[in-house]
Amino acid sequence: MSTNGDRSRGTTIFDVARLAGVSHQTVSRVLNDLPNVRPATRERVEQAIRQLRYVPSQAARALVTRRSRTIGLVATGLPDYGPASYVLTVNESARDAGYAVITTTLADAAGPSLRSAAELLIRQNVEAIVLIAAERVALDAFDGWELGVPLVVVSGEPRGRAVRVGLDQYRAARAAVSHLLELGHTDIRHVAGPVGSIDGEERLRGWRDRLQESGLTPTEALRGDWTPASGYELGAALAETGAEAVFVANDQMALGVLHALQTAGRRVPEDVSVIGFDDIPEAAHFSPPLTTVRQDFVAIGRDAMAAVLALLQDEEGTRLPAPREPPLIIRGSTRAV
Amino acid sequence: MSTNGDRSRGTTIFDVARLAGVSHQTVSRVLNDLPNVRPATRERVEQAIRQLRYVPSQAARALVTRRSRTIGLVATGLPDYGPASYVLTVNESARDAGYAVITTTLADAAGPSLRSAAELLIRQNVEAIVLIAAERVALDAFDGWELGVPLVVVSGEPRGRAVRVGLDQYRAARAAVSHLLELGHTDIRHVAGPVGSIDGEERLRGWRDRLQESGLTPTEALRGDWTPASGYELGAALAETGAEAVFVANDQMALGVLHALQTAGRRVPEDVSVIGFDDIPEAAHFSPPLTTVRQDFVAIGRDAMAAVLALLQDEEGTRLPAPREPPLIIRGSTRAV
DNA sequence: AGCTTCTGAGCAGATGTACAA
DNA sequence: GTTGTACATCTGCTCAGAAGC
Repeated sequence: MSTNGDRSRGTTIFDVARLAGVSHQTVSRVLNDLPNVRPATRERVEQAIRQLRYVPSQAARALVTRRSRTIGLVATGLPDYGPASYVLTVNESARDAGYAVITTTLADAAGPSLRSAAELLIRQNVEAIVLIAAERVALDAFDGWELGVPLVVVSGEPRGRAVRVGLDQYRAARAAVSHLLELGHTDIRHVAGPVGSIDGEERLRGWRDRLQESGLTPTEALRGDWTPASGYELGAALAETGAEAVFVANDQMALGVLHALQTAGRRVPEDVSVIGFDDIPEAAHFSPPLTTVRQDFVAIGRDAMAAVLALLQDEEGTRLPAPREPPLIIRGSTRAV
Repeated sequence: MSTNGDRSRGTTIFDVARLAGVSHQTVSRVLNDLPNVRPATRERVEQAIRQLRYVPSQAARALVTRRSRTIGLVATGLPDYGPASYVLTVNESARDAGYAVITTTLADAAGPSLRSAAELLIRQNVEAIVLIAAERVALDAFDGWELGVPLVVVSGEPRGRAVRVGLDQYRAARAAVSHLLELGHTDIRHVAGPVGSIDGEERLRGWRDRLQESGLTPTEALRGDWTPASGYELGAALAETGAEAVFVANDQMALGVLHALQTAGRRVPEDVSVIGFDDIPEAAHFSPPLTTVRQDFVAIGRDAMAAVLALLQDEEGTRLPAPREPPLIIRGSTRAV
C-alpha cells in the first residue's frame, strides 16, 4: 500500500503465517487441505491469504514435491478442425484432472523441430507428453527416444511402441469404400492425403485393400495436401477422366473436389458420388451436403488424457481405451447407380 | 543402469560437475552461456551433460530467478479456424522468444470459468497472460481485476483498459457493406453473430452505421451462433423474405446461408449477393466462391506476442501495434445489380 | 494419549565473494 | 589480469519429527 504500488511479487507463506499468527507449516496445511487444523485457525489463515492476495509459488512447490502438475502437448496440423479439437479437449480434460498444459504447436512437423519442442517441454519438467501426430516423421522423431516421461500418441495407426489412442483410420476408410461399393460403384477413385501423413496413408491403404478384396483394381491415388485448394485441382483432373465415385481423404479436400466437379459441369451425386472424411461442421452444408466418415475428436481427446492419467498412476500395465468405431454419415453427395 | 531402470529424475548440477571434474558453479556458467569458461572446460561440461542426459530443473531455476519463462494463454472459441490460428501463432511466437505457453481453452466463456482459468495460470506463475476474447463477458471478467501480471487482449473492440491487439471489426464491417453498396444494392441484410460476441456486435454496428450513413434503413439483423447450421436456418428465412444482398458475420454461417438460398431456388450471385467475413481456407471453394473480408490471424497473433514482450521489458509506455486493415477478397458470391 | 501447532532440514539451482592457479 | 574454484546464502515450499496444550 505504499506509493510504490504492489510489491506483491514477494508475498510468501511466511507473510501469511505472520499475519494469521501461526507458523508457516499451518498455512501449508490449510493450503493443501490437510487435516488437523482447527476450523477457527483455518479461517484465520484463509482470511490472511485473501487479504494478502497470496498466491503460492508453483516453482517452490514443484521443487520439493518433484511434481510440476503440468503435462506437455505437442500438436501439429493446427489450425485445422481436427487437431484444434484435440487441443481443446485434451486441455479441458487435463484441467479437470488438475493439470496445467504446456502446448507447443508446430506448423511444420519436421523431426528436428519436433524434438526441440519436446525438449522444451522436458525442460519445463512436464510429467507426461501427449503427441498429436499427423505425420509419420513425427512418430519417427520420437521412436526409440527415451523421454523420461510417459508418452501418449494420438494417431491413426496402431504401430509403434508408445501408448496410442485414436480412430482406426484403416477400418474407417474401408467402411467408406464399402458404402460406395454397396451403392453399386465399381470405378472408385481416391483423393489421398500427402505422402508421409499417417492418417492419409492408412486411409489410402484401406481404400486399396477394400477394392482388391472385391476383385477391383485400384487406380493410382491422387495426392492432395488436405487443403480445399488441392482438392480443387485434383477434382478438375477427376472430372476430365470421368470418375463416377470418389473417396476423398478429408472433408476440406472434398469441398474442393465438389467445386471442381461442378465447375466442369458434372453433377454430384447424379454423375458422381463423393464421400469425405472427418465430418467437420461445415460438411452438412456443402452443395450437396457431404456424405462422410465421422471422427469423434472429443472422445479421442478424452481418451488421450485418460491414458495419461493411467500412466501417471500405475506406471505399467494399464488397460487402454480401444480404438473407436467410425460412424458413417450419409448425406447427399453419394447415390446408388 | 541398474536393474532398477533409470533414476534420471535426480541428476543434478552437482552430478554433472563431479563427472566433468569442475564445480557446480562452472556448470552453471556453461548452462547460462556466461563468459570466463575456458573452451576446453566448456566442452568437458557439455560432454558430461550429454552423457548424463542432464536436464536443469526449471522449478529450481524459476524459484531463484523469479522468472518462470512461461506465459499463459486463455482461448475461447476453439476449435474454430480463427481462434485456432491465434493459438498456433501466439505459441510459435512465444517459443521463438524463449517462452513456454500454458494454454487454457474454454468451451464456454462464462465469467466464473474464465476467472478460474486465469487463476490457474497465475498459480502456475505465468509472467503474462494473453486473452483471446470472443465474448464480451470474457472482457468483463477481467475488467478491473488486478491480475498482478501484464494482460494482452486479442479482441475486435478497442474498448477497455488492457493492452489490446486485433483487427478493427467495426471498420472491416463497414468495408464489407460499402462493397455491397457500390454494387448497387440497397436492401442489405445482416446475419449477425450471437449476442454478447464482441466481434459480432462490432460487425453489426458497422453494418448498421454504414447503411444509415447512406440514408438507408437497416432491417432487424438475424442472429446466428457462428455455425453453418445456424446460417442455414437464417438463410431459409432470408430466402422467404426475398433478400437481394446479405452481409454474413462469418464465413461458416455464410456457407449455411448459401446452402439455404440454393435449396430455396435462389441463385447466388444472380439473385442475391452474399459477403462473408474471415476468409477461412474453405471460402474460396464454396459454391460460388465466397466474397469476404480477410482477417490476418497470423499477423494479429504475432502482434499479441510482441505486445507481451514489450510489456515484459519496459513495463509501461510501450508503443502498441496499430489495428490492422481488413482487405476485401472479392470472389464470386457478389455481383452488381 | 490426541489433536494441534511449531521447528528445522532439505529440494536444485542462482548469485556473490574470497581466493587459488 | 585472466580463469576457475570453493563457500555461503538465498529462493518458497513440503515434509518429518518434536513440542505444546
